[in-house]
Amino acid sequence: MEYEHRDIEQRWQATWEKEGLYRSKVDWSRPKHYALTMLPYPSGDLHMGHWYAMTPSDARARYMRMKGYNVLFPIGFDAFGLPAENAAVQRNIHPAKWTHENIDRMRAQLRSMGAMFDWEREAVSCYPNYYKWTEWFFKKMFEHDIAYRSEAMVNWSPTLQTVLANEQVIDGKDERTGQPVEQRMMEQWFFALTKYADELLSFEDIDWPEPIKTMQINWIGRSEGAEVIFVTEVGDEIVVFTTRPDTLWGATFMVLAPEHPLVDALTTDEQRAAVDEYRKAAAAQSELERMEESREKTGVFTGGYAVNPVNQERIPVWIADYVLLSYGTGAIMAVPAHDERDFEFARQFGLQISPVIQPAGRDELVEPEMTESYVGPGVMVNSGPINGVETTDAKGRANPSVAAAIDWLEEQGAGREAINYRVRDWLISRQRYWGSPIPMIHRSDGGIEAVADGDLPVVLPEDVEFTGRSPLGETESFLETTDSAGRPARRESDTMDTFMCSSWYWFRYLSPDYDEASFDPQEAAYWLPVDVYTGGAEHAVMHLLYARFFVKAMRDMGVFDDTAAVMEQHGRDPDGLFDEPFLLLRNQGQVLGAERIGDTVVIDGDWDQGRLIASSVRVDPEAAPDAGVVVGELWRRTENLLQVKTATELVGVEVAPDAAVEIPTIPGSNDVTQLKHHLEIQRMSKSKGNVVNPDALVQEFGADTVRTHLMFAFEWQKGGPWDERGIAGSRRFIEDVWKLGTALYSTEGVDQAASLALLRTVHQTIAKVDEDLAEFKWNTAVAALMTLRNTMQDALRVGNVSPEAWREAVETLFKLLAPIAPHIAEELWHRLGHEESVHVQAWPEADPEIAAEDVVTMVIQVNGKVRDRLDVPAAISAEDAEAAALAAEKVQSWLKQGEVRKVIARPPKLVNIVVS
RNA sequence: GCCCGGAUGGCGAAACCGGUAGACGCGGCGGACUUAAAAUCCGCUGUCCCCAGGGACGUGCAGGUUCGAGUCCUGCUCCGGGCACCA
Repeated sequence: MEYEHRDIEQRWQATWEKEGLYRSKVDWSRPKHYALTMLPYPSGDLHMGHWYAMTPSDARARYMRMKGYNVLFPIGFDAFGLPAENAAVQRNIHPAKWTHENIDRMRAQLRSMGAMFDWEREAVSCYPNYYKWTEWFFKKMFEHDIAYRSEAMVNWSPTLQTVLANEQVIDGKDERTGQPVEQRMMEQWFFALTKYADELLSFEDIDWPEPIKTMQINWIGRSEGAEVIFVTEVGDEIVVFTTRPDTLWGATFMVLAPEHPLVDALTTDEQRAAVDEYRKAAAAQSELERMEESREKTGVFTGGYAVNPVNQERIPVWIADYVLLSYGTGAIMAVPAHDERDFEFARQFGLQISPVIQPAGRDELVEPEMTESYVGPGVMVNSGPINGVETTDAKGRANPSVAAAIDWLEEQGAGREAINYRVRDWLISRQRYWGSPIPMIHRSDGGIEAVADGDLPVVLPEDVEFTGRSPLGETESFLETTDSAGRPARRESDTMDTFMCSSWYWFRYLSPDYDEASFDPQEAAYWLPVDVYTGGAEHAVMHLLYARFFVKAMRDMGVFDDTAAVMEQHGRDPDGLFDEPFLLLRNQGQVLGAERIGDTVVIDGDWDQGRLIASSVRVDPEAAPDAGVVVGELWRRTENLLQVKTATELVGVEVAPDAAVEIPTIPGSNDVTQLKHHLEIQRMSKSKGNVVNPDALVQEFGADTVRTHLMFAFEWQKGGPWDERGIAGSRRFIEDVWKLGTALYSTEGVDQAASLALLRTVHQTIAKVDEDLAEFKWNTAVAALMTLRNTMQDALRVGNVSPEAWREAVETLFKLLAPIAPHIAEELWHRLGHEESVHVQAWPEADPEIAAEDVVTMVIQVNGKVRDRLDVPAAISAEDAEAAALAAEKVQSWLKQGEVRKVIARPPKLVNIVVS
């Protein structure tokens, strides 16, 4: 009987749908499990990344279901965003139409996965019944002073014609298009994310990957120190944040950001021209240009002075672009003796350097001899009240000198302990069309008010023109409105960052049609919080940070109060359940395209029968075309064979054993194997156009095979380049399962031992697969199933196990395979005569007694080296093991080499005999 | 510069608490079947030495702890990622 994946998969998908197998309902009598996979953006087609992310999530959800949990595994679409608007501009398709068409196509593709999505809970963020609540959340935030409007320096993307959040700008470029952004002063809507900075730093009750936690911690960037007030000679106060208040006595000048508001007042007439010029130059530079510049310090003296509050010294105030307005207070006290940047600046402009730390175990610092700042530990000197206090490498109050300085400053009223964060409030306005409108009204008297609840949602007007700029600001019929008092007013024309929509979508899944609130407390009380969340790590400081912030804000705004009440009715303690959205997070890696171009290599050597025998291989990206016998791109390497693509042909090169290999980026002696790394580095670069289309693979091999292969071929958290040859092995496995499931099993003389041996493997496999699926180790789970396949094939060939044992093996195989390859498991399960779905069966339990080996291979080592192996009973005693080892034939000659000093017996696996 | 993660065959990868390194698969080689090829089946496949029995070496590098180290400790190298004139 042939395995026809197309027929089987389509048939079962239709049946499951018809029977509502994956509908999930609240059932307080059963334990719940909310499994969530990151919702896709409807970009047009499902790609390999979606499959790689979602099919293991689905397998995990199915596994949990078979383990007895009532599982919710929903899906939806993050449907607002720029690509839809770009399509409108480029191809004259309305964003709504483009989006809906893509969603339709992707729904079909998602169904082809055979995932247990509960489609009745689907939520789509661009539907009015969804974004009504996105707007409602904004309004709620506004009422609670979490949303506010403010003028600030923001990132403006000329390419996208909108502002962007800090999280969406990487190295001065927009993270999606890679185009540079500019800094502009603009009035925009913000969410007060920084209010939650400290709480966001704690990951105490959640199980998240270390790298994600670190990224969020880095991004939030908490620094402990003090705020110190300096007074200028014209009487203004300059507030400075410093992590080293202990070095205040060494502060010999101040530096303000060029844009700092006090610069004007400070600047003297003599310096005004120079200051204005510097400020103009700084303003003209983009963030990107500032970063690309060499780190040579530039700056201008304002002519003004301030007083150092600790010693009343008069110190000059400069401006320089190494001080950023966006960090801290935009002003610093400069301590050149103990800060690298300040030191450089002082040397550049001949400013005073006053050491205040006596380095531990070193000579006294003498200013003219210093060639660099001293940042190590020591003892405070020339520092008045804190003289003699020890200073260490510790941060904040943990450093005795810092603690002493803070105490003294607070006593004197010259400063106070302070904490500064790198993270900024979340800028959520976007000057774009295809997003959720901001439900605010600008009154004619200059005030701002929210749209009344009854008028939500503010619906996006459909009949607008797309030119590349947001049409909302030019659509009078949209803008014209009245305020709550009935006076003429204007609507806010900006829309919200689409990350806003995805910051609460898993709540909407609970009740996508619910009309009275953003979610139904009856559903939420049962399902919340999300137990397992899976998706890409690229969202570390965007979606995953925003989502945490959002839930904490929702909690504080009382959004969960009704839910908590329902929980209590059912005897569930709501305490702490609304602090974090996702209890456990796992990230998959990325599947990369296979094709890539390697670096240029220069090869010298001699030709031998059409092949070049290389005497030297050198990696040199800038080599001239005639630099060697062969010069070209490194294309492939297998052992010492290279393929090099020159301008005209693909040349085979054999690298001689004594050939010189030179790879500039890898110092020391190189060899051929290191060229491998070189190829991989190239491969990892984000090159376009190497997309593997999952639809074609599903057509050819079937969803079950694609699912299995994606789970088997990579370490899931790591990912890697796609190798199309490997999938054959997974297909073979699926076909072998088919053959095992459809084979006519006949016995020729049942062998009790063979039956027990088969069942032993079966139960070992249960234990292994169970453990691996629990821990997201798909590849070893599949490997264990393949091992079971091998054992069963042998048993089938010999035909000597009992029909009962065979039946148990086959049924167990199908159940264990069901989460991974749901269609074939279901088909074969039914062919065994079962009426009920395999997916509602109880997960098999491993019987440790059946799984236990009775005979074990015991390793016998002499001085730690394996010298013999013996088959021994698993229950062997230490004495017997030792005796057997000493008597083992192959160890005798080794024992003669000295006296037996010691025998370490670890029965039944190992005995080590120490001889000397 | 600071902070995370990593490095194991030709390739993707396994390895519980320190106890047989390389499970499982891909690829390769040899064989069977076939007119032939594909598919399928069987065997071999870390490197080196050896007629064989067997031996030596081997988890990025250098040390250390231990009867025993891929695993623990110290110091490095390289790769990937995050943050970065961050005060």
